[in-house]
Amino acid sequence: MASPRVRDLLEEAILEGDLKPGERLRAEALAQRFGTSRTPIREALLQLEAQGLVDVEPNRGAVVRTFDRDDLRDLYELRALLEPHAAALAATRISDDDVDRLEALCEHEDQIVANEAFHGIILEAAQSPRLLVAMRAATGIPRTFRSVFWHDEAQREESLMCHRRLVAAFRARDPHLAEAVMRMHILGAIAFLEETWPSR
Amino acid sequence: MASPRVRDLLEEAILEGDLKPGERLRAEALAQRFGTSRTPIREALLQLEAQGLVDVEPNRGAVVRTFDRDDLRDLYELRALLEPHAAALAATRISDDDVDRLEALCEHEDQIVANEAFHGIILEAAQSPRLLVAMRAATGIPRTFRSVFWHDEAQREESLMCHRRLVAAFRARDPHLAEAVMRMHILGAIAFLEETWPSR
DNA sequence: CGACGCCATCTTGCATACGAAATCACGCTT
DNA sequence: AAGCGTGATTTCGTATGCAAGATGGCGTCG
Repeated sequence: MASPRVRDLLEEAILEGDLKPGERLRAEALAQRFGTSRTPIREALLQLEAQGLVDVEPNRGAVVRTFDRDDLRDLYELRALLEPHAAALAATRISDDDVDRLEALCEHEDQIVANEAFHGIILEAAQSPRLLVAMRAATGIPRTFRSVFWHDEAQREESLMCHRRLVAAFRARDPHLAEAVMRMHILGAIAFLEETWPSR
Repeated sequence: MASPRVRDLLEEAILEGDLKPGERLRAEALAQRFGTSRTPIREALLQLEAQGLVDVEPNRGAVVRTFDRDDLRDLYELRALLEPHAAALAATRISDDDVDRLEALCEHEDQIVANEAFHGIILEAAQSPRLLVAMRAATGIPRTFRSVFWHDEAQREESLMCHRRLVAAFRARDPHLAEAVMRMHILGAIAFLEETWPSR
């Protein structure tokens, strides 16, 4: 049911910042934009609502979710809870091929893309369908907000270091190490967030 | 958008076991059953998919999710991760009124309803929108599966004890205690699950 | 006897139409 | 001039039609 086409297009448009936070999403306009009718748009919006990317109110329409500092904190705290667990599960279940893939991603030039893929592989490797669904609530965030991290050299280095350490932990099939590294990785991001964006 | 009416009806039908796991959900049939058309049904199904209650495959329709032992374990492990965190957050944010409400629920006669309400209040009190969404991935489960717990006297007592202890922790505004009690509460449920349903 | 392929049927996915609710603008009242 | 009420317009929610894809049964072939 519901071919994922429109959903993915809409998601990309929001993540890419093409549709900005706070912007009202009129079904008719989106339908024209994507060359379809309102029906698939409505279905996509409902799915994205479950993902936390849009707010939808009955009889009033959809709006791109706005992100203030508290929202981001909330979101990253959830990640700090879920992803270390995912890493621990993945450590005992990940395939050698996937570890190779993770290692390769450490050398990838586009760090934003590499980072998304990196965390995605780990999540898949955890083989917990419920965890996968739950994490969707913590991944929906326009790239503009994430790109902050990649402008800071020290942050990039720390991130890369964590990723390499994670690869090592996976090779050693060490769930505790993987969990600890991932926790540091996410909590580090929160700390950086608090520093760069103190309390606006 | 999307009046919640049909969605809630459908959810209830699944939770109540009226629509059984594995059962195919044909849009037309459901539309007749609820006295509406296929459109709201489709939208409800997509929302319930995000909640993990139904499986939906493009062009092939929806099916009530089946739950085997591994699924339940996966689901409860996720709860064991999320709910203690929710309890810790709630401890510092919950209102006195809500604590009173929790205490009253401990005396409620219908323990299944009381239990759902109890955990719901705590989740709300945590005031973390993302956590709320994530938890939806861990609550979708027909009541038949839960009712197992309420047939065991010892389990009922332990559960009630945990709930009372949680109330005390909230009164004392003690996040660590609340978190620990909640963790025990959920992990206890997992252990009970493993005992009663060893490895079928 | 079993497997493959073809055709009839069913079900879904999308487009479109129509009634209902909300929004907006304008003029009126105070 | 500010606030309120009313009508026009916009936007949503639901129903329904139609085409594409999936399902299932039957006959044929190996």
